[in-house]
Amino acid sequence: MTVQPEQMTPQSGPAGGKARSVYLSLRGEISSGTYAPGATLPSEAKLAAAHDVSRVTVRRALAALSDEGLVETRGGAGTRVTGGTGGVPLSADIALPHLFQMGRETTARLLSFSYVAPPAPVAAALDLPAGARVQRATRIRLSEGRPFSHLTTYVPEEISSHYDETDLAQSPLLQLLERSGTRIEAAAQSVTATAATPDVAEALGVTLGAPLLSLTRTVRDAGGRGVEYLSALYVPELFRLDMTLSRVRDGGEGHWRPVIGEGA
Amino acid sequence: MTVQPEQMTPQSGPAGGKARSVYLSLRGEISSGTYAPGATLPSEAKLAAAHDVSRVTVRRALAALSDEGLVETRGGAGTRVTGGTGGVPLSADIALPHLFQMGRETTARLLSFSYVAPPAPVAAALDLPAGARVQRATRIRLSEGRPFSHLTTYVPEEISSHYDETDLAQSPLLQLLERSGTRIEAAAQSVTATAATPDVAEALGVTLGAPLLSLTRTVRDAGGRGVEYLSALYVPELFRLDMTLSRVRDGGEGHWRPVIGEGA
DNA sequence: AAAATCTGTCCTTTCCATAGGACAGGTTTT
DNA sequence: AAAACCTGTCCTATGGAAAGGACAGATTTT
Repeated sequence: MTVQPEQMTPQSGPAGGKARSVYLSLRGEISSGTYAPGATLPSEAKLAAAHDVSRVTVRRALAALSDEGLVETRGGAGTRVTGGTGGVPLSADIALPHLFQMGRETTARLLSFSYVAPPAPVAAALDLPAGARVQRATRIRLSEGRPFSHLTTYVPEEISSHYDETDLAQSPLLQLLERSGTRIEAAAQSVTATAATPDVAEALGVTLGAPLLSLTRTVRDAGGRGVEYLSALYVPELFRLDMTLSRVRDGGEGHWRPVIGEGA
Repeated sequence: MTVQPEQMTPQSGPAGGKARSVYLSLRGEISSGTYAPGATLPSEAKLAAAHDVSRVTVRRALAALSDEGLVETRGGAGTRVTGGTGGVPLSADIALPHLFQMGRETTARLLSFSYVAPPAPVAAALDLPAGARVQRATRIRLSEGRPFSHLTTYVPEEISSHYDETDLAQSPLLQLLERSGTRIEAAAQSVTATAATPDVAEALGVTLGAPLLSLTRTVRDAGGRGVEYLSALYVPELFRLDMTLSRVRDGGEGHWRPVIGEGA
């Protein structure tokens, strides 16, 4: 018999209601270090009293945590926090957002590929005239077999004609664009968080409404024309965006300057 | 009678179950531009059929969207997407993450202030010896009266002795540290997403489990010693992290270089 | 004016989350 | 060995979420 590495489901948890409340509360206290690895949680009865819920509800929350491997509960004795928080997430430096050659394998899978009328935000970001069409491709990136990122790219039709579906499944989009003569110059990124919609949740293997790191990027060429609009969603348990800053003293409040080299 | 600006509750929505599914699905299609502002949504019957739920459930989802001001439903006619998505979020450039002088007022409120034993992650990040104590302060930042950020800072006890509780309520922490002689040099940031725990959800006026942008920063002085550990949570509807990048061609895959000046 | 379509409302029924309690059996402490 | 404590399991009862259907009234289209 072969021992399989535990396939952990990130961000499962109860759907809603009090069980979710207790679950989130405990998960927060574990990851913030209030309950250190190895420590024993309060008994189910005490947790029930503390959160003002029934023991059934506490057990649901604990079961969810146990499923994710965050805690280990031994019958008779208490419930203990396991050591590993579940593997170190991929960490992308801000300067190299799409190179993951940190010893870890990432593969891509093309989910959909079509030419459509651009949604309003995309048309606005790329300065597209009314009636223009774009190529839309949705891809999933996997690390160690687990999907950690959901990418949707929009490229104006004229530019996208230099490559096809099979190219896209293999090479990064920017590489394809540069190979076909587009001189990529600048990009504007915006980072936020969003809740997983049903389609994304299914594709990423995540609970409905689970928090995701959201990154939208508009890429422009030397002429200032928009060549790519990217909407990326990352599973936070598996992906971080890192950056190193150095302080600039300028008399007043001071500000930060990003450091270019390797992040960590 | 005075017209009040609509105070919008971000990320309310049904707690769990199918109503939440429909709610998230529609909200995604609205913000992604599939349903443009002014357009009429499919009828409740059609939405029920499309999502394979009952009309009651669809109505729950629509009611939530209507509460947030995303849609407007006129009896007899359909439900239309309203124009304003609800105000432009604060946008912080990565180089100036804590200056929000973009014409908008932000105020702070001190929630808690105490000296505690550092949680394991904090002790590790700041290289604290066992038994060391830190000052922990939790603050809320508000923009236009709405809380948009939840900050918890940890500062080693020796360093924190140069200022007190009232200083903290007024000035940014880094300024206080610099004023007292600490030479701040570098910082490492990590950005992800998290779900709102009960305490944070209440402080920010957000639903339990709502997605939040999470930023953790470790600040070091010239000697490489950790002087501050910051854990910041932002409401995504009210806050974005922006950055401008310029492309560097280096023969191979190419990478990005952050631009220092103003972001947008 | 008539027909089609849509929202607003009310109804009953089913299913699941939760509360609250009881008891067996394992584990730790005394 | 005994006592205290804990988890595992089973029970009943209740409330809310959801399904599914029906009808009134408003709006739009024909």
